[in-house]
Amino acid sequence: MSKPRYQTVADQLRRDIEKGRHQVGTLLPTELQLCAAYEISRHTAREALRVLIHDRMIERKQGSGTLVIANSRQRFNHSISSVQDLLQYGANTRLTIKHTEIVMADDELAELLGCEVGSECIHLHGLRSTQKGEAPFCVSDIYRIGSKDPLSRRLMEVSGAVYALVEELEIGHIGMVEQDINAAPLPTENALELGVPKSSVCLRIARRYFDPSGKLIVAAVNLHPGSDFVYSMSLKQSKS
Amino acid sequence: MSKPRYQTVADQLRRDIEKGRHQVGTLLPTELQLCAAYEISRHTAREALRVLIHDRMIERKQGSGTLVIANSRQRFNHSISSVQDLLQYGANTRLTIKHTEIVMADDELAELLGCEVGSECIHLHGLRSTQKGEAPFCVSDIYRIGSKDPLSRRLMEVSGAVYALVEELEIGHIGMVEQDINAAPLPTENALELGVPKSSVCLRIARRYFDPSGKLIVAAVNLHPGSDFVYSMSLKQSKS
DNA sequence: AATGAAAATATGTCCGGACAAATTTATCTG
DNA sequence: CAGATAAATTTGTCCGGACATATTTTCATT
Repeated sequence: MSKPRYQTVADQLRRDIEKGRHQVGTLLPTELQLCAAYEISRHTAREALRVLIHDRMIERKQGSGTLVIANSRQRFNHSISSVQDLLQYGANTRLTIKHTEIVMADDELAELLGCEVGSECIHLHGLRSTQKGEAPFCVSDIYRIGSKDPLSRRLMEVSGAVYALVEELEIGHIGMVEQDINAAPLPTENALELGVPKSSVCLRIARRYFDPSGKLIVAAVNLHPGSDFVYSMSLKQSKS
Repeated sequence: MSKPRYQTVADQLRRDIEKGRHQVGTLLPTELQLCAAYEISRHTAREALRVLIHDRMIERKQGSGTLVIANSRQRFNHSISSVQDLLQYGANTRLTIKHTEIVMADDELAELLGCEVGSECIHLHGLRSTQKGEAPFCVSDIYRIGSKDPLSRRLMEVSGAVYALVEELEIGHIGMVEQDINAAPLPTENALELGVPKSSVCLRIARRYFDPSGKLIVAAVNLHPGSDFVYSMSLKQSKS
């Protein structure tokens, strides 16, 4: 029922890193200091640190110490997997919401959101760029069932915001991400928005974000003109 | 200098699994049995098993035991990451080589292989299906610099083979996989091969396989008709 | 001040033991 | 035989200690 002690310590350390009490690039307290601080054995301290290693928040080096290499925000981008990392457009892309509306789900949207056709949904339409002010490389549409619940209201409010939605929403409690990738013709209106030829093909990435209980939070569809953007990912196998 | 003992035990267990002495789907010896067999403490046995967990070769469950979930061959498909896993068409797709030829690298191919334009390369062209005999869902082109070295000769020989190239080549020593994903129009001849409409867009995945020293082994380009095939991946975040 | 050896520090490996928690197996009961 | 209960099994958590190995710091020497 109750959490293991090493997990409690790991959670606390994670919070400390998130809150900036341990900055990226600095060293965490040593094992023995953790033992004293939390009144645990060295083995338990090591287990706790192992959790953070697995989350790619720290790196350890014999004789040197325990280095903080990421905080939670970066973790959202990096720790699912190195592929997901890159599929999420790198850590530093910007989403500019162009308009927000309430829509009734058609067939396609109903399938994406897993709801009834005709359900009331909110729809955010935006453009994504690598940096604030730079030319957008991707059209991004975000959908959510319902318009009256608190999260939907907050989503409607960020209309026009120039920073990543993820940042605004602080959705650190995501449990699962489902992702479909396929190719599609780029709709004319989106081609005009992005300034690419009308008949371009595009890479379509549809993502569904679920909370830990399995309930869908939002769905997002991103369209990338195929010839102009390439997803590149490098994976290194663990050497035996 | 010398390997830690848990590493030695992990290596031995890995070999046992690879050689089939411990089949996938069966249980590994219990911790206490490993302690007795290798004359190690339980802690060391657990460390050894942790290595194999990290390699995704085993899964452990309290009260139940240690299940073998993959051998080395499957590891090539599964252990890079769960996304890569799915991007590699699952574990059980079949590649049928339709023809083999020696070509001179044009601009595009030279970039893909990182070689000079005009270099002599081998080119295998094939179709990929989920099972032997089933309708193909993807066009697959494999390239390699040079035609006279042993690996190229072997590659030429598998022409017409109906099993996965990876299986034939036993390339278990891959160090890195680079992967580009974009969208492209599907060439007419490929559309005819796959029996899809001529003007279909397609998902293009170009992969480069390197050996541990960083030398490129082969490059592969796969084209998927966009409307007919969807890459779907589910990722579960580690719960905090 | 620069060098090099020694000491201190920090993580890595390995052992022993004990109890907890989850699962499976055996046993008892109706 | 079916179902509940108890026992055995197996992994998980946690403690204590010891020494090894890599790195950093200190300090004496030149």
